[in-house]
Amino acid sequence: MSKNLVIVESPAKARTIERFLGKDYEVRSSFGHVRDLSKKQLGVDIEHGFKPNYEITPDKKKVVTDLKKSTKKAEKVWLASDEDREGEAIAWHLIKVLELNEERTNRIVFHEITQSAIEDAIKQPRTIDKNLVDAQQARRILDRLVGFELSPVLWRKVKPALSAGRVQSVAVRLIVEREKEIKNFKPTSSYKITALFDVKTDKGKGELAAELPKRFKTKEEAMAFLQKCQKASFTIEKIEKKPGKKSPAPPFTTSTLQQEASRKLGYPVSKTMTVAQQLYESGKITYMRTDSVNLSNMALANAKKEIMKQYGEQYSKTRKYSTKSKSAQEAHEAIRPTYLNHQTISGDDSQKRLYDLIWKRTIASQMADAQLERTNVTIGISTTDEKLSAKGEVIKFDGFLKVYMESSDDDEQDTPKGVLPPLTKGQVLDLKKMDAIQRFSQHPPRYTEASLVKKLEELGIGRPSTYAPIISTIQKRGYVTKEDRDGYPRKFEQISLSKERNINEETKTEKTGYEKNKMFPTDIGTVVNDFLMQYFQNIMDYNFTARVEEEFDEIAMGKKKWDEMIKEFYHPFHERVEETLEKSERAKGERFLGVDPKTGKNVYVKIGRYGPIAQIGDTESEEKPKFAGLRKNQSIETITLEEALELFKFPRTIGEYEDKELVVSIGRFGPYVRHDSKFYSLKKEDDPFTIEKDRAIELIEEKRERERKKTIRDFNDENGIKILKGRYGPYISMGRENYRIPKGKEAEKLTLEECKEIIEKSAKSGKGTKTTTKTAAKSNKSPAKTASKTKSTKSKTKSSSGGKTTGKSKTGSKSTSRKKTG
DNA sequence: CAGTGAGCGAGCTTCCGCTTGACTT
Repeated sequence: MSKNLVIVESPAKARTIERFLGKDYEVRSSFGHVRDLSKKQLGVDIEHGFKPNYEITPDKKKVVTDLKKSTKKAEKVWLASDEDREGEAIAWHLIKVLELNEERTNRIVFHEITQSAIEDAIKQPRTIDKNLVDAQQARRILDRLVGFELSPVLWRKVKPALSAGRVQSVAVRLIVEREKEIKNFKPTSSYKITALFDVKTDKGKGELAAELPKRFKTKEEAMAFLQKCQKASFTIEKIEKKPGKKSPAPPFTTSTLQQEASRKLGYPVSKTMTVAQQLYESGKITYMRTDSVNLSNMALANAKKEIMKQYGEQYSKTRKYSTKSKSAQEAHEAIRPTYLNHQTISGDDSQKRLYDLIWKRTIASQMADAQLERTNVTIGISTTDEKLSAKGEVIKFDGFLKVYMESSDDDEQDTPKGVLPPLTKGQVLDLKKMDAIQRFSQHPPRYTEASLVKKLEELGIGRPSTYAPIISTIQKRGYVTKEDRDGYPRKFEQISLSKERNINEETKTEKTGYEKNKMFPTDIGTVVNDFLMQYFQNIMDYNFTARVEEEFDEIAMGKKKWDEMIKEFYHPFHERVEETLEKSERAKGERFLGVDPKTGKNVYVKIGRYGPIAQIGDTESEEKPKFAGLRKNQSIETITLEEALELFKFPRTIGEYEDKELVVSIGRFGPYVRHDSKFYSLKKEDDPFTIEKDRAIELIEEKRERERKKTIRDFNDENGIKILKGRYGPYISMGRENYRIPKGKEAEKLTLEECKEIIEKSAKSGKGTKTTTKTAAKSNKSPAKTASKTKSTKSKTKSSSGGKTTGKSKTGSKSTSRKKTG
């Protein structure tokens, strides 16, 4: 039995630390926070000083019971969560939940996961920093108030089940505003002059590329310049050589790892984090959720050793990086390999590639600068004062570039500067070709997942542990989508001056506007953003988080009381919520497209209850208007009248098969064929406007074949009980519900009776694998359920559900118990 | 997974940050 119980946040960390501490110490983990504001209600008692109502998080119940058992056995409990706001709060919640006695409880923090650092920490126990805890409570409560008061406003004023929050709403704003900038962007064009010269060298022939630093606004000016050059001679006037250097980037943080993995490996943010988690859990890298660029002394020493061994002393340069952001807590190290002498690892391909990236970045950060020599050549033109310029770059010493070079987000790189041929001052050059090419200015780039994370980090919004979830939330809510866009052709002018000094004009075509994995706002995203911008500008302010962070810091320093800070924020905010509910119009993002030539009725597009729709006719008129949902790639902002009218051509009957009609239409999940009240999705290559009977039958038969392959046994039972083959092995299906087969039973040998029994049992226990689809909500016009009016509403819901929950399980209800996981 | 969209109006939805498995069909 251990005398001491140490509690940390992560089980992987617990394993490591246990090795250092020896048998007198048992190390367990809390798996992050164990307690949070009540999930169902507001969880904050506004009338009584914003008193928080904490509950043990459902999936932490077992953790808490286990920890409690361990504390009973231990003489001393050491709370070793991270040394930041959240970590301090975790420790405090643990004291409360585990009912720890202060006298035998110590709060400690590790600055490094090494034997000596841990022993040092044990020697310096302290008590809980309640001010820091209060700063966390203020953060938590503010976020809850904002999220749970703002979201219901959207349910009533835009669409049900939407959400808003301090972080996500600003993330969406960035994307919506960028899209608006792009939409309003008017590209301007100018003419860029490039020249290519033949140069004789010892080895034979070389080339020199040069360009005119200045650009011409018009074709006429460009033409005039080329005409001047027709009879010109070109002479080297100046050769300047300057030394230069490049320095390595600091080691990875969560956000820079996400960016580089996106640029270099093409990983979405979520994949980077999943793979990093795997590497962390198998002990190959340090903790992957960090904003610190700090490396431990041990890591610095090991990096040096590795660099000396592999590349030699001149490549080594020990560098201490410090985190710029003022909220830097240095609770963790940067993300680095645990063992820097392991250049490669075992694992799957993704793990190997991500590890390789981390290893290179870490090692490079401890390597010498690259030494360069930059050459600038000025070329005079005999017929004008304008000068051409050629640039070259030679690496004199590669330094860290031997291992790693950070990528950049810019699509368009400057023309690569290479080695120049040997040149001398006064040398006359032989023109091979000169071009004046029309170039267009670029709109600001759309965000990728990773560049959005970068921007959020710059604004101080979100934390390393939340970057990936933010990206997924705003996509799940339908505010933004990650998409590819095909480019479109664009014409440009080119004037060329040939070796023979003839001028030739051409109009050429290039592809532009191509996008890969970029973030686009949806119609819902735009409408919600505009609504929030109109009524809740303070929350949407890019500096809102920074401002409240300052106040949290004051609370942490004991200069301010947390409840006072919340009070000052809440009352004006709440008033605004009330006012908005009362006075604002429903935000539909409606756009009038024109008049339907067939019926003479007005055609609109707007946000309906289930998303963007087109509408023919007015709601006020006696005759009911007709509605049709927009296609996935269409948007309210860009759809034309003609495209909208096309949508009303469905449903289309295209023939009969097995005496049943074949009907083509477009539903929530895209175009489909309906036959015998079954649905068959159209493939990407099928066009719902033109698809014919034969192809539809093909699709039906394909699906039937798939179904047959999936079926292990079909009892032809009246309830439709079948045994099917799934991704996770065989299972029983009845109607729309699925049931797992208990262990030890063989799927092929199950009888109908046995299946019914399994279904029966599963229904009784209430959990298991039963899944049901909820029928869509019928309307959004629920009575006001926002915090203000809630007193009555809330107490009602409380009592009604309270009666049912006395038995402590919500299983009794046969209703739709849809399990919500991850 | 599935065909809606106004209107009766019950009872749903929602936040951010800290952590992993259990679960999926």
